[in-house]
Amino acid sequence: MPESAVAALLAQGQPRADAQRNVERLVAATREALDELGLAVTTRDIAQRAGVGLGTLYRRVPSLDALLAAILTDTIDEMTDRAARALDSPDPWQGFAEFAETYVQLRASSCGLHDALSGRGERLDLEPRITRLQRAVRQLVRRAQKANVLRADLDWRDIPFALATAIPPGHTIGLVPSGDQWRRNLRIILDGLRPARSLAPEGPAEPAAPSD
Amino acid sequence: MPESAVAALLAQGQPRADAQRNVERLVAATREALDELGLAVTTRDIAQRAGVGLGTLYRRVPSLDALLAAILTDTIDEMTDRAARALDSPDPWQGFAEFAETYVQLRASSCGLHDALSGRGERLDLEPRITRLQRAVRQLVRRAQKANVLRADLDWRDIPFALATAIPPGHTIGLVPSGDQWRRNLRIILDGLRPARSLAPEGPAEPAAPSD
DNA sequence: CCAGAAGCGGAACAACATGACCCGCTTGGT
DNA sequence: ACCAAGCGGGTCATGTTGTTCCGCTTCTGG
Repeated sequence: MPESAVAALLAQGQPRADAQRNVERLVAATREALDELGLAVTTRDIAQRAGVGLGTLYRRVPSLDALLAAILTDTIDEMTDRAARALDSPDPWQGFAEFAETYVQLRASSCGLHDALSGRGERLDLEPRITRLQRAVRQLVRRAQKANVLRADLDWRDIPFALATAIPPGHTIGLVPSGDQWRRNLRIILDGLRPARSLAPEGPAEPAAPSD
Repeated sequence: MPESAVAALLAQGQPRADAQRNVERLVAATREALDELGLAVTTRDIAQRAGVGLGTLYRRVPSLDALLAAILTDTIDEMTDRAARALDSPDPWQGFAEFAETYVQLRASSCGLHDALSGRGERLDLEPRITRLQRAVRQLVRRAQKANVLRADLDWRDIPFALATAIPPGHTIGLVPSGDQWRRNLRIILDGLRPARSLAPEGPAEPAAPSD
């Protein structure tokens, strides 16, 4: 019973044992390559990592984009699940902070997911899945804001942006980010997101856009 | 007296008046294209924007990379000047915050600069200029930390990263950033960078790496 | 006003990248 | 041991991009 998009894509009768093994390798290799290279992966990257030829790749997969879309759909859906589960946490801040960390960690650890959520995967038609995620996050943010554990002087949409930016865009000023740079960025951002800030006297920025 | 890299690159005897006009258009077009398209600009982008042919471009410019490098060198140097000037501000926080805004604004308004500072411009050999900028920023950060107006529990290097991340990486979760999204992100980040935070009880992240 | 040097546009070239296909050989499973 | 299913990777078609070239046009000094 193909629950996942990947399983659905690769549904097949009774392939030979070696063929099955290759498909699994291929999927694993694609995930890896997607993590490292983002949406710029090529068929050759994948085939090489999987240790198979291009012919093998195209035997089971209709096209590169279909494969990428299937994998990313599953990844995004998993993140949506996490957001939904965070809503079960009784403490609104804890639920939010928990998800924030998951969200940033997942994005930071997969360039492919980062690209997709940054709107660079238009050709893959992921919008419906992204919209579901968006709704879940909005609920989480709104709940925390209503409980007054998250700044309410910002539009809810500013929060996903703030979180997303925890991922370093590459080097900076000649400095190379360490693998957990996102963690320290997130710490700063979460601190900045708590309400009742009385500091930052002459900072820039005015209140955000109208809500919803 | 060519003070700027661009002027040096384009130094020439006494070009015909129309040729001079074209060179100016070309430089302006390159700046524009670099802002919008980042380091992915092509010669055709530039020529088209300038309203000239490719031949005209190559008449005065040895190569695309040389042109990009010259323009970015000037831009980075200007930013270094701003950092140096911020050191003149008597108030350490004000100097820092002032520069932070300039820094983020410039980066947000030019994809080319953003790319270069994110380490994507290796082929252009900008490291020496970036190193100068890095030194100026370090001074600014250190001064603010010593004055206890900026969290001292972070390595100074974390601060440029935190600032750089104010620039949205594109869309997020299907949301499209407005042109001044960076301003709201920066606000959150600057708030998170003030010292004496007593909030964020159960947040993740441990203290940063050893300094220097 | 005119000759000729300076300049121009953009077609053409070479190098490369990339998605997709095909076909002769190999191999698993009965 | 047989043979269909499967495989590898050479090959093709296409698109992109930096750069050059050359026939025509436009300035400008006298």
